[in-house]
Amino acid sequence: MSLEHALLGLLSERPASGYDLLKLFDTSLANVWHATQSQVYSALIRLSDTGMIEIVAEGPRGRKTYALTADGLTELRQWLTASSPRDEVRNNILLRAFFLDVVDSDQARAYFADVIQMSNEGQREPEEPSEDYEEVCPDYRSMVLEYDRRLTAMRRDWAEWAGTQIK
Amino acid sequence: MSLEHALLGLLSERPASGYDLLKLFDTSLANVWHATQSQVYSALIRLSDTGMIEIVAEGPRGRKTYALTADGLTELRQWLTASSPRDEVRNNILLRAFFLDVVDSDQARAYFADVIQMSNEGQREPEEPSEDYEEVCPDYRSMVLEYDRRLTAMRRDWAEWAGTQIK
DNA sequence: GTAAACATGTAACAGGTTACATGATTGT
DNA sequence: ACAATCATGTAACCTGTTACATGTTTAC
Repeated sequence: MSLEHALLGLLSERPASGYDLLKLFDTSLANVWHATQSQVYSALIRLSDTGMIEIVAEGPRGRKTYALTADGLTELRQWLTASSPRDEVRNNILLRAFFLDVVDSDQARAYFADVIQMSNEGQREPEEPSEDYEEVCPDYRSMVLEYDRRLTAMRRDWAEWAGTQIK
Repeated sequence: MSLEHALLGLLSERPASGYDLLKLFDTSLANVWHATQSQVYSALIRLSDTGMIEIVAEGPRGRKTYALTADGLTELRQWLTASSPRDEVRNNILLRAFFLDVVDSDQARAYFADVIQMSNEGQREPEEPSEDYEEVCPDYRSMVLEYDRRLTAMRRDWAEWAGTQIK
């Protein structure tokens, strides 16, 4: 249940509403984990029902601010340490590349060009840590950004190499 | 519907049964796309119902050999060329790394050690192309293997670097 | 006043996982 | 005879997507 753990993780930093959390998925976690609006709101209700989080404030327009509970923090720590992560392989880009021999060389080359373009565009500006963000000594957020930079570069180089291999 | 397209792709190479296809997901596509037994068999029925594939032979133990139809090949080509692939971000490894500040430094270091170990283990032997495999000029299969090698190396280097950043 | 942003909720459907269920064939 | 492998099918459940539905507040 990674989506729920992602929510617990985000709330471990500070309390937030569903709306806030949704924005965090599109910014901080944009290259890490995806979630839809529908998913976030229903997960918050579930997490609230099981006591992992609680409503700590209500604001205008029905806004509900949630905070992590002690149980929620325990669960988050458990998830982070309990088992080794496994790489869930479902790579759309590679899947297509795998079957490129059913199209002609020009179309295959065009495909790798698309991958290169995607890699060049996809590079987001590293966000400055916000003022109210308390700097923790080992900066795991920037380690994730660094992974992203390396992945993007790797993918671009690979697609360039692959493009030249055709014919 | 990438799962169904993966099946069309595999069948474009040669006819196969559900059982055969399942093994291909665990070998050729092990680092590309994951599928369960349950999924494969029901997808084959759907694809057969919509005329993308057809039963070309029946063997012992109820074995059914499926082959791609002309419509199926058209659909496969369509999928490969129609739209740019988008990177679907759901990276379990990164998600955990992102929240490592809720555990202590030793546990965080252990996490990166796990990632390194996983990367070292995960490296599968590149399979020799089988005898009856007709060599196509640009070898897209080996391009996918190359991507994998680069990804594994990148991830190992990143985890090593990240581990040293702690404290 | 009105558009943009804020803010939530739910229903229908598609895709994926786990577990159960069954049986035939091959090799030793 | 027995185990391993071959071979398929289905039901319950969980996760994720798309679309609909509603209303408030802020800024211009």
